[in-house]
Amino acid sequence: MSFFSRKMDYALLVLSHLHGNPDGSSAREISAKFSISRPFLANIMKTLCHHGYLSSHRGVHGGYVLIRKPEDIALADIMQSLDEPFHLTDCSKDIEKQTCSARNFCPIRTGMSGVHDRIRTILKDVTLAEILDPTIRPSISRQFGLELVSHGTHK
Amino acid sequence: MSFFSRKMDYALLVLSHLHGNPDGSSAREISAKFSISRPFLANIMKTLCHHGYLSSHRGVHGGYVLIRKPEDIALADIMQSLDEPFHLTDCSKDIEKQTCSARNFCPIRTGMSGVHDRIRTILKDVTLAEILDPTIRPSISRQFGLELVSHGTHK
DNA sequence: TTGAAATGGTACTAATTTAGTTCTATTATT
DNA sequence: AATAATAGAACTAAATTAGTACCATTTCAA
Ligand code: FES
Ligand code: FES
Repeated sequence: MSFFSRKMDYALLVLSHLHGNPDGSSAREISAKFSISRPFLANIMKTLCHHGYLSSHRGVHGGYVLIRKPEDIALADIMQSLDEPFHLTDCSKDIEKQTCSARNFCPIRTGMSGVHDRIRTILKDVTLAEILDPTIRPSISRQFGLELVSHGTHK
Repeated sequence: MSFFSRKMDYALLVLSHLHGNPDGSSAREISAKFSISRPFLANIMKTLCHHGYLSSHRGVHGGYVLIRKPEDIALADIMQSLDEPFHLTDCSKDIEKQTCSARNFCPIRTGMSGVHDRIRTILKDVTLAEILDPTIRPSISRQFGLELVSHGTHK
């Protein structure tokens, strides 16, 4: 399975398309452009609207408009709105409920938590703005609260 | 769904346990210790053996022994052996096959590829050794081929 | 005022993947 | 000979994801 669900992927296409069309667009248009099932995409757009990414307008010339700034939309946000918050393992859910049978002697608990944080940092840091224009990358220097100096091998 | 499958999670427990038991251990012991279904765990251990992580010994006092160094086992390796290689979206598989209908005008293709690389870098960089002892972290400075200087907020 | 095109909301079904089981064979020890 | 282990393959069940369907409501325009 993929890391991002199709809903997630389609949502990014929707948000990208709407960013390029400030006057808005309908589910019909977007599903046609990207060859995505219309009812499925419509459901996703309902959800995005519900979570405050889009405003909607009904009727013959209705549709959706992007109302949040791309730089304020992190991948982690979309993920949480559409599917569920990111977590590394089943156990990381269990740990909060303290039901994991291994929790008191788990040899990988701390280490995994570090990996979890590193991936989550990326998801919280990368925004729609960066997806649309990867040359921006405001994120990398914030990623660990560290200063970065290029070595030159990094083109 | 979780980022790591249960197979992946259990495999890490197995590898960790075997690292702490250089004389080896059986599926029965490990399944009992962590309260994991024995036949399921046995399948996972067969796979790990098959992929060269473990050596096996049949018979009454048989079992498995870890034969690869923890610092040579990256998360990405285990993932590939047990499930499939990491990929961000369904589309990233399609792109290789060039079947994605949006591939020629996709607004997120380049940006997503960047995110893909950043996550994959973590998975290739974090090893079992780091999972077992998170204070090691040889990885972070290699992560982007960059020099890192702490700001002080990073404890 | 009627019809078409849009969203709103909910429930349902189908497809796929993951998780787990079962069975039989083989090997090694006691 | 009995027992405890791995080897390998096939199978089943549970859960998740992907996608449909239905009906209601709103808006616009002919
Ligand atoms: S597997 Fe649950 S705490 Fe580690
Ligand atoms: S969704 Fe396939 S190339 Fe972007």
